[in-house]
Amino acid sequence: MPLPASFPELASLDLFVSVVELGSVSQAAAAHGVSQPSASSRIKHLERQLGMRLLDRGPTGSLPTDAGVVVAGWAETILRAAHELAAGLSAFRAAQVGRLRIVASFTIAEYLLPQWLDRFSRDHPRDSIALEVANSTTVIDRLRHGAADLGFIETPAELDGLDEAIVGNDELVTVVAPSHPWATPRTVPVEALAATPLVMREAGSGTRAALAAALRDLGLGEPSAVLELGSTSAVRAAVVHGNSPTVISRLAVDAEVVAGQLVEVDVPSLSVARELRAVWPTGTTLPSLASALLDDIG
Amino acid sequence: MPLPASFPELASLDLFVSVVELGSVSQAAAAHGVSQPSASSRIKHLERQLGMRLLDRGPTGSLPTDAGVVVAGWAETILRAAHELAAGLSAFRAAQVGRLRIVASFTIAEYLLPQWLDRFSRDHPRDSIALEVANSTTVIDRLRHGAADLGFIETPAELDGLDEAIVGNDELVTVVAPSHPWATPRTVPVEALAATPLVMREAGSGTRAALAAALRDLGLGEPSAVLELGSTSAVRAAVVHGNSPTVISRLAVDAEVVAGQLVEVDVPSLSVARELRAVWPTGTTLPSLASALLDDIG
DNA sequence: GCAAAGGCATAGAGACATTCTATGAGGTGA
DNA sequence: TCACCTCATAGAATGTCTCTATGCCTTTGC
Repeated sequence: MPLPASFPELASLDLFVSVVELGSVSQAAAAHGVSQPSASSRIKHLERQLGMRLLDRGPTGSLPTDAGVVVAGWAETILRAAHELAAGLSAFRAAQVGRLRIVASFTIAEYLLPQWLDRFSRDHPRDSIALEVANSTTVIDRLRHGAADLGFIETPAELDGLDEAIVGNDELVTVVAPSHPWATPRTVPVEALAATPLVMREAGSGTRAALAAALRDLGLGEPSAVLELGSTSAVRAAVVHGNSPTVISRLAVDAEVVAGQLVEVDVPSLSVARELRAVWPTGTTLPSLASALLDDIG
Repeated sequence: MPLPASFPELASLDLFVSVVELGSVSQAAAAHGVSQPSASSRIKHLERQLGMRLLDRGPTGSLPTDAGVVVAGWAETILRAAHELAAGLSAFRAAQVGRLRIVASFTIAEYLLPQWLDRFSRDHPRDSIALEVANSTTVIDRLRHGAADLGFIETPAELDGLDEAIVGNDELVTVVAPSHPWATPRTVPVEALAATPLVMREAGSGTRAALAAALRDLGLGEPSAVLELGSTSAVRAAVVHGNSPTVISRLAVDAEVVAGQLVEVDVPSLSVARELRAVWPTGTTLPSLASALLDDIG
């Protein structure tokens, strides 16, 4: 579902929030490196777009109206997410010059690293981080070959020659759309789950392998797929708008569950928990930046 | 802290996410109502801005690269927040034609209503909602005079003639910047808190009144202000970048605390909890849309 | 009182970006 | 092999956004 065509630009919201924080259009303009008239006109444009006055302008500065305060609050949520993307990107881009080379699995890179890096980059503004995203096998491979300093994985694997530290937890949960029959009892026997075709990632994904292993341990067969999709987003969207369950990382659907777009279904006796761990080569002293990052996370 | 100057536009991220979801640039272009070359050029521009290839283009469509999958995940977080703003705005704007008139206090309108409304508008796409933001007294006043159908407040008040339902909880918490002396023990006696000048909202705000009442109950004096600011955002920013504590709604600082920008400090024997409640006029049947919204929330 | 300083709005010109239509090239499937 | 779908390119027109220069207003300090 695309955003409305007249949705305000990120830059305008950013500018407006700065006006609210700094108390004047001029100062906000300076903070953003644009001229005062330009800022003034952009704020006016924003007010026209939203159809409401956001600022009370006076000779001593500008204060937000009631509506302005509320809109600024909403805008800050967007900007917070934007800063996380920027933090992740700068790590991505620093691939060549990074002083701390991180390699992380998809789930961690998508849902946890941006927050960690955003925070870390505030504490260490001069240090660049390089980020590579890969599957667990590749993560371990990179560390063993000295191509990365610090790795993050979510699967327990053979870790010869690597030290590790647990930095969080994740588990697979079963979710359905609110209209799905399972949504009302909010519980379903594992046999029924195993017998129901699911929306899934393609074969080979870690999530799918973990589910298959758990079902096998219970003496049940392979899960079958009603739909195989190549990205977590796609799976999520298919479950929200469709009529099939999926089994997916809790991290990936937390926001949707809180917002009520998805319902988590309890499946007694099916438990697929994974510890999220940082790993690094044994023997080498962990670079000081890496220690600092781990301290930050913990 | 403004966003980097070259940060991608919201519209481009939106378009890119659509490409990932729909599997082709052409289809995404159609979904956004622009021509295919325009979409193609915007995606290319996005790739140049980010300095990485996001899509593998082929004659059968386009699939995201590894980097593309990760960036799409980050972008979705931003877009989710943007949709919430859009939902709040459309309620704001519908002031004249709304079929369900809501009046809510600041905190609830800022931090909870957008999620509720975003979800509600998906379930009831044809129904418009009007939203007014006001303090608790005004909320009650509007309901008594029939100027609104449903209200949300966070203070227990005299509610003669109004029915109510509890829809959530909030409490005041004490927070400081990570560099503040209180951040390390993470606890401070209430006497020390009462004796320390705080960053505060202006006199008259509900938060400030609740804190003053709690301290009075403990036989302590009025809290003093090192800085008085007119919006929650401003208070938050002052605490993050300054050296003074504040006592503030947990809802308002949850994201900062999780991200490590702020540290929550335990203050034994100081507890200021508030129930968030929906209120509506007694006797009148609650409009069906209002019931539906309350069901959604619960 | 009066000047100085800071704040915001307006006007006009110029640079820049973005859009569209039309077209071409490449691969897939019937 | 033909029809269809994919995406990329070219060129022109449109529009938007920026900047500098200026004016008016209020508050502050002498």
